[in-house]
Amino acid sequence: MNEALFLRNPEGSELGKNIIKHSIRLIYKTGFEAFTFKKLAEEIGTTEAGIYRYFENKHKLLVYLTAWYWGWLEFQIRFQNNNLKDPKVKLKRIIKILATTVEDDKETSFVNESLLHQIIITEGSKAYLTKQVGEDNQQQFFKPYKDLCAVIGNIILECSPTYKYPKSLASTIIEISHLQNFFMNHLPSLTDFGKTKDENDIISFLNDLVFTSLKKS
Amino acid sequence: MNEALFLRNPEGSELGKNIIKHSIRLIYKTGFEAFTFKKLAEEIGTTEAGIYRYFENKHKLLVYLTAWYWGWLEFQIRFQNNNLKDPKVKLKRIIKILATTVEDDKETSFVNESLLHQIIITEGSKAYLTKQVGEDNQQQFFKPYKDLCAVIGNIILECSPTYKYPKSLASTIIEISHLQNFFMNHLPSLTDFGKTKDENDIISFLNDLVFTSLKKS
DNA sequence: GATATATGATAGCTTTACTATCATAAATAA
DNA sequence: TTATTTATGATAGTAAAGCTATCATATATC
Repeated sequence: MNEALFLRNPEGSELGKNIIKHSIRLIYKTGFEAFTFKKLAEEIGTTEAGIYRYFENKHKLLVYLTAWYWGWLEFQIRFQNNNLKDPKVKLKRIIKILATTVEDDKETSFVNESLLHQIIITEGSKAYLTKQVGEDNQQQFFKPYKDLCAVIGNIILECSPTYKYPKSLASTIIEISHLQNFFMNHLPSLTDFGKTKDENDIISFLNDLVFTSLKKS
Repeated sequence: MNEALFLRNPEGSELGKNIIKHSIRLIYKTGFEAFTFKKLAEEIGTTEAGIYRYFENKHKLLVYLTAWYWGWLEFQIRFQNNNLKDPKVKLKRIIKILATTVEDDKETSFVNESLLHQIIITEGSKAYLTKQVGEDNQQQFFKPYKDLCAVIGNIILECSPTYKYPKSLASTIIEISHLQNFFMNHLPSLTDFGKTKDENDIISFLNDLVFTSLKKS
């Protein structure tokens, strides 16, 4: 994890892990705009100043959470694609992983991946849709996201070596899987899944979009 | 324009038009997070309380600006597609309009559409990625966006009457045209256009994505 | 036993977000 | 024309958000 994202490593202490754990619950509950370090401190039973010893501000905390998520997801993808040879099967599985509600991973007691996944859907893009995106990017804050994109882009190229837009298609798959999920649940008329509210429909849509594009080229 | 978005109609007075005009400049300059009614008041030469007579808070103002933009864009699309028959040509032109930097429309002196377009790219999704999206949606705040989506969805169906995901593809085209633009300029490794930084590449990518999908079905 | 380190407790400061009141100028209605 | 509504300006004030600083204490480490 990028050291510039925190002042003190939250994984290295009980208080730190509590900050991560409860920030996920609280951001999920209140949304990022209404989330404050004061409320978080009250929930944990510590003080505002205590939180500030770990994170400079709530933006850095959000970037930390998104970076953690993308790192974890890349690991999941590598793990689940471990023994697969066919790049098309791999890509299909990636789409499924991206578009499916995550189950809580008991390995990491202080992170509820299921809630974190929901946060990424609603708040994830706010980590980079800012005026400081340039500086944040220079400090490599978005490296886990870029790495995941590169992994997916390379599998796209394996599927179709002549396809001209592997990176853009990779970032599109990631973003659209989340956006269609958000629309399906909150602005259903922007999707074709408003009636069913079924994640499998999003998977079908993405598979159709991706594999017709790759078949052609 | 939805009356519930404002307390007093900004189009009906000089001060109101100044609020729109300068809020676009200021949000463009500082980003939405750092934008405050106090700074806006100073820029206009009025008082904070003066702004609050028009807009309840900055979230409502952002939603107003996005609604204005989508309404304006739908008009542009209808106008530019006016005499066209072939739905494929129409869809192609829509993609071009969505992905191309807007020129300032001299008809509307108090709105700089070019700056507004940039704001929509960076801040547009923050209008709906909130906890209050349900209530805002009930009040029809996102109707212009949905209407535009429906227009595009119908043209998609004209192109390919059996295609199963016209609405999702429509919202995907809109969102991806903006997102790829943002990535191209700020996180270029997430795209295949980092070197050229050319909007025409985004248009090519979207055309490829859309028309291979529609050709197949 | 001395010392470094993490946390808790408290205080305080600036800015943001908003509300209220009163005076005045301009538009409109009687 | 005068009366009155209406929009704006000027000023004040409050609660919460977003920090920073200081000191005491408990705990680990040397």
